Amino acid sequence: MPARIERPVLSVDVVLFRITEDNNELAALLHRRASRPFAGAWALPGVAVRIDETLEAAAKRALEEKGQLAAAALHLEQLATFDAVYRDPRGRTISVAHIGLVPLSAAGPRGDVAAWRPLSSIERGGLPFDHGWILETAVTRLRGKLRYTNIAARLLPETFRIDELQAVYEAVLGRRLNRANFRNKLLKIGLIERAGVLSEAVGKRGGRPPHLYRFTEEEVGAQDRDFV
Amino acid sequence: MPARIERPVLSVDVVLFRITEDNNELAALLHRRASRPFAGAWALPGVAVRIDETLEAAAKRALEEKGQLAAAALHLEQLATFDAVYRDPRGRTISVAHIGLVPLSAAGPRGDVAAWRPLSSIERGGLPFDHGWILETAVTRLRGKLRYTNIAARLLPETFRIDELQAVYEAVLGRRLNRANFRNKLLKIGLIERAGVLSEAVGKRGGRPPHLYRFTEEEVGAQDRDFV
DNA sequence: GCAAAAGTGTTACCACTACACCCATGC
DNA sequence: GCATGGGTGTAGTGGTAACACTTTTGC
Repeated sequence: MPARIERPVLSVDVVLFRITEDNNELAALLHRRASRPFAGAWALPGVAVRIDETLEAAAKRALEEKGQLAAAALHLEQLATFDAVYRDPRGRTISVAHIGLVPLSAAGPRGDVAAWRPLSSIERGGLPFDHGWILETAVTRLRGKLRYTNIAARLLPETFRIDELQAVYEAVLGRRLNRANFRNKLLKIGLIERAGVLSEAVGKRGGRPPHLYRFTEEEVGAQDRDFV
Repeated sequence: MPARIERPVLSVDVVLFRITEDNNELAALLHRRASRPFAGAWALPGVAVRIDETLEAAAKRALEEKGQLAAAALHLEQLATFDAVYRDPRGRTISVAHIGLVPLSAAGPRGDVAAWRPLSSIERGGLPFDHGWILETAVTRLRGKLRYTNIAARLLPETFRIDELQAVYEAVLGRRLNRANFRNKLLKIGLIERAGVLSEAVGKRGGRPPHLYRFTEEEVGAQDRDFV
């Protein structure tokens, strides 16, 4: 056995995204820190990785323990690993940041130690550690992947109206899209397809009843070209 | 002080790429492992991260200690973090893989414990640990970034002939490109510019002497659109 | 002049944009 | 009918791909 050498601690942090129901903005899950350092501050959920768990398992544990929500089924992917030497005042900690996505329909966090916060309301500089930078990196990545993958599927229920889908794209990209071209392109390249049925008399807002659509591919990332 | 808990060890592995001079293929640096496990096998250079060094510093150390070459100035970027629980038989080790690029002109590895190996000659399944998978991921990432960044600059000297640049693109992408359209597009979008002087009587191969070109942007990643 | 390689121009095609128009429903 | 929102078609524009052509050198 070699002598034990002091090594960095490895942790995971998760940026969990959702679309706000009302104003169609992007929101992230923050939790209120219970202990030092930065006790009381709102931060990204994170935990130290155990010796026998994968990063994805650790990320889901962070969401359950710190984010107070059931994380079993949600979409998680690696973002990047943050390694600044002094990013954690407790000692050397390297963090593998993850992006998570939950559909509108999913249940929110229990209690009040965790909450959805619209991105516009989050002061990046006010987040502890390097979490402001992690959040910024996550938004940039999500925005990029929206343009060439079907990742938006993970922010919506199984079937959806096409205007909901467009709202997701507009919320993430932060700009308006042309309604006609949006639907034409996504249908032509086969990213989405009709789910067959017309939406029944639920949530009528007047006007012609919309079709329902679904994403054609099950897996995220099979695509290769620009959608928007 | 809390009780010490058994945690994963954190390491870095580096996929260092170069273009082969002769046949214009992509090559990676492998080193011959000196100790168990997999003693004698060719593997990616990697080291365990020290408590006071960044990942990039660890990656450069890996290239110097295992790859036997001076790594101070080269281009390094993070690829992804590999976390399979049994990827290392010695015990739980999570590895942050990096991609490195060196220009054609750079010095090769010293000695014979490290060598450039053309990708076509590397049997992915023959690499130890999950290095075959890491290598595959690295090639895919490099191929992707070539299409929307100026990362090719890191595989070439400061100034270069345009046919050299096209050879780099073809080597990485693994397909032939149209000569006329290649030059027209890269010049029109301003990715490269003339370096002013004609190449003097060096390496004449007959025909009209070529201009020299350079990349316009210094930083990698400032670009946003498809080049090829 | 001829060969060879660099560099330029031309044309057809396709994708994207903007916008007008049609369709189906509630009232 | 009229308002409302879903759904479709079209013309203009600009980028891409294929390829022919011109330019500049060595011999």
